[in-house]
Amino acid sequence: MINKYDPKTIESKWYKIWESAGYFSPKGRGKKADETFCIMLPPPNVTGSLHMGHAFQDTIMDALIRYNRMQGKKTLWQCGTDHAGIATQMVVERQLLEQGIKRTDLGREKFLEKVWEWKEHSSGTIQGQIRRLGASVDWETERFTMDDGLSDAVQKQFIQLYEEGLIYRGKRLVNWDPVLQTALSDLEVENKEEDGFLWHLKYPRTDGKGFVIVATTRPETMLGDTAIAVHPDDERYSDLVGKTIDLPLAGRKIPVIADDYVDMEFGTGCVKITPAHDFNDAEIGKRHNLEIINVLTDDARINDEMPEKYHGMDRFDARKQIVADFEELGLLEKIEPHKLMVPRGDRSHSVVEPYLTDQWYVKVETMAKRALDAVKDGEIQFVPENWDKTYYQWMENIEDWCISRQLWWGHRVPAWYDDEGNIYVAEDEQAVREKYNLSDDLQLKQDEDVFDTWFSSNLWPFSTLGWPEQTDRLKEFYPTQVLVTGFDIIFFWVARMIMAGCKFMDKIPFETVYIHGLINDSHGQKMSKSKGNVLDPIDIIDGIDLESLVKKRTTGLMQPQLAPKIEKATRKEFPDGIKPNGCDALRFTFAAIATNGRHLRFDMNRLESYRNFANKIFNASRFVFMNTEDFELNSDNWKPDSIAELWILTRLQQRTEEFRKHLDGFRLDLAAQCIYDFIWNEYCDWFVELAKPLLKQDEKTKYNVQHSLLYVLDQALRLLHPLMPFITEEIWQELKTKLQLPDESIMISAFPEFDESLVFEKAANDMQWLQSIVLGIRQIRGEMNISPRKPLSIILENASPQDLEILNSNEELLKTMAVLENITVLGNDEQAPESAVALVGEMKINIPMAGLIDVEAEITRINKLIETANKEITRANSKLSNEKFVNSAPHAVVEKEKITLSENKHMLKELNEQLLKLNNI
RNA sequence: GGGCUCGUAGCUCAGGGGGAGAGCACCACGUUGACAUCGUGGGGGUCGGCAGUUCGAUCCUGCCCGAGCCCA
Repeated sequence: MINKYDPKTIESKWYKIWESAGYFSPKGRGKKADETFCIMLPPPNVTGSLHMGHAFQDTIMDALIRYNRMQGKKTLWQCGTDHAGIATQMVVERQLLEQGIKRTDLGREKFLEKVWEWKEHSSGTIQGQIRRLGASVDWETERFTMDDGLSDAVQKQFIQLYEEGLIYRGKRLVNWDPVLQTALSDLEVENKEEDGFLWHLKYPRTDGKGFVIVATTRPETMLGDTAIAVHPDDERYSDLVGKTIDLPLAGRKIPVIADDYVDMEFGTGCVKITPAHDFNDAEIGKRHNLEIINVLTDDARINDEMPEKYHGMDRFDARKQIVADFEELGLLEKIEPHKLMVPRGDRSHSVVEPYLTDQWYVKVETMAKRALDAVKDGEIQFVPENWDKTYYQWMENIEDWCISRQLWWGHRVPAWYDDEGNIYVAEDEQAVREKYNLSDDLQLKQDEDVFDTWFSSNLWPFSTLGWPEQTDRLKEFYPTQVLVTGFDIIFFWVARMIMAGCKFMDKIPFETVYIHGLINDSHGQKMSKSKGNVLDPIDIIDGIDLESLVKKRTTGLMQPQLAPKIEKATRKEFPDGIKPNGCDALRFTFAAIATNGRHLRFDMNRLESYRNFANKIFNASRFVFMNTEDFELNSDNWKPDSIAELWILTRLQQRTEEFRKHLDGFRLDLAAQCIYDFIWNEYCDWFVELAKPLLKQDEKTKYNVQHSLLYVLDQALRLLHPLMPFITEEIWQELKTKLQLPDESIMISAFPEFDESLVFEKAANDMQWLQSIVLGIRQIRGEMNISPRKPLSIILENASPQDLEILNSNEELLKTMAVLENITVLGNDEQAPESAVALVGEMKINIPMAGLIDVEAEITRINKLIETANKEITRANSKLSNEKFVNSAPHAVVEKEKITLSENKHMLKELNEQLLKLNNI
């Protein structure tokens, strides 16, 4: 073992060893060999590299996977990547644009070649990162959503749903992204409140009796108005319904209709209806059989059907022009500032237009019902469970899903059209001709569009296992056990996987959905390139100098003007860059911050404390190995009997039980805290310290303690392994030799189980007593500024026979822990000299003051203790004097109060006596 | 408008009907000894506010204030 903790040295070698030994592929061992455990990695997008959120999520999954694998279950972590249609196409288009090349210059085929090249590059980066994170995924079965098999699955899904009448093609309003020029599903549109205006426009009545005034946030759409609507109960306009209006600029007459959708209170109570450009208006249009007039082109310019003046004008220019024209005609009533909800595409951030196009839709109602029941009936459980309400709310109001996208990168819609527009659906053109009995000379053209990415990733839990083939893997691992994901994709992905699983597999895809929070920076800000606060998990592992970090954060910005601000903030937050922390520290930090909260802050201070933890483990292990060089295993000789050993073994059992409970409940934060406390505050602070004197005792004790040191370390490392795989393996390999352990690697060793036979209640209690004495003495040292190294003499007063018994068998331990040179017991008639005093139960520990202790300081200290005791007495007294409390509180609680009271009374008495003595000096 | 989450020490967060916790930060003392990436001790909180339920509320319920998210 190297003699200084260096994560780089440790972490560089183990992953390769594990991988080549085949530990990542599913193999059961022992009594749980027939049980399977499977997690599907949410496939990262091939848009670049993994960010902190991925690293966090991978840590959680790897912890669960390693924990279950160590239990002997046949464990599969299925990995792979997602083609991420729009996102990836955008990345590649942007790169080409930097060379001055447009997608359309290349043509579909050439462009797709470029995207495939990029895909190879990106998935290579991602694979490297996953390895660096120590994630034990099964590489042998890695998949990509556009692999042949997975593409077959998508086709199968489409064809089956089409044949069952659950997919239809329809001309409907969709969310149209005019920059990307594709349809988007509802989920890909973000509605945000923005500042805008409300334009009040005057439309002349055809009968010449004045005007009606309509208020609109999008004046340019007036060219497509096909009605004016008022509320049927609105008396102001009752004479108008059924008459017509002269629509300005367009030169058309449009009817006035009555519809109770109209809000009488809003604006003038008159609403312009534009069925081609507003979802609500489209509904009204349907009800009243209104004409639908589209005013826009695919790129959101005014189309050629409109008055010539506006042809080709961008929608926002047209808005200005139309307002100006109204003003010129004297038809502009007023303009008011107005806050409105603006829909923007989640990728391009351009304003989305409701736009009339032909698209493919999935009728989701029946599938949604089934998926809803799966959660309501408890077949699938959300953790934390509150998330089921979010799921219900969306599922109960679900709308049909628009699955076609006007992109090139993705699964092409397997539909063909003839010249008359008939639709044929099958795997390929040949299959179409056979299936529909078409003659070879009939011209067929395949649909140009591709599917929404989620229309393939919804199949991920079974397509990766071989579906539509009925493979053994599918039978073995479906349904999977846990899905680990963020709350931001419950609708996009989780809900759709449940629908698809129930539909195509007739079984739920996973039993538990563990929803974790999202990783923010230390100020609680979302990490994003444009904010310049992103951290690369690999930089945290390897470290990065300040200049490189600044460069990384400020290059390739969408808004280069932000660079100076980002640079300044980065230099302030990381004046020395980031030092190498290692993967183990990063993973442990992720585990420790994985609380039930929604927003998790990644804090470098926290990281540092866990790197120190790794260092602590390393050094404690060094101590163990340095002191077990002469150790030769003979299990028959191991009969631990010191209270130190019996205590640590007992604590180990309790911690094991606790740790497992936390992991079983997906509380990685509590699990991390639990093992941290055990290793640092119990094993290192107490057991290793107690072992020091014991190792100097007789050979038998020495052997026992050596064995106990090794055994408890072995068990602790196994507990910790799912969170810190590298350092635990490194140290464990040495333990393996010492303890002659049969397993080749800690990652396939048995996970610790609670063992009743290693629980020693009495020793644990005795140990507590010993600890109280040590702490009492340390307290006096600390407050009296007596050096921790200075050996003290103590005199025990009022010691009971039991006290003396424990004392006799542990005198050396006590002397070492409290740094004592002498322990004497006060006889019955003797008087203790002037002393500082600590109380442990009935027993009084006197530290003679001669030359050591400042009387004034001791008086202050005693007074403080008296104050505390008094407070406790008052509190306990008031409770116990309350009859209702004594009668209705549980017996144990009342007893506890009584004990508290008598203990504190005793303490108070002793302290007062002590105070008296001190005052008399 | 509907749904959800949060408010606990200077900071970040656990906890949970009966003694207020951790890490970091802070103060004091300490370095031949596994570890100064450390050890020992200490200070610090009317658990957002008000009311209710209860023998007892930081915890349960209601209302209010403040922060945030999702849906319409």
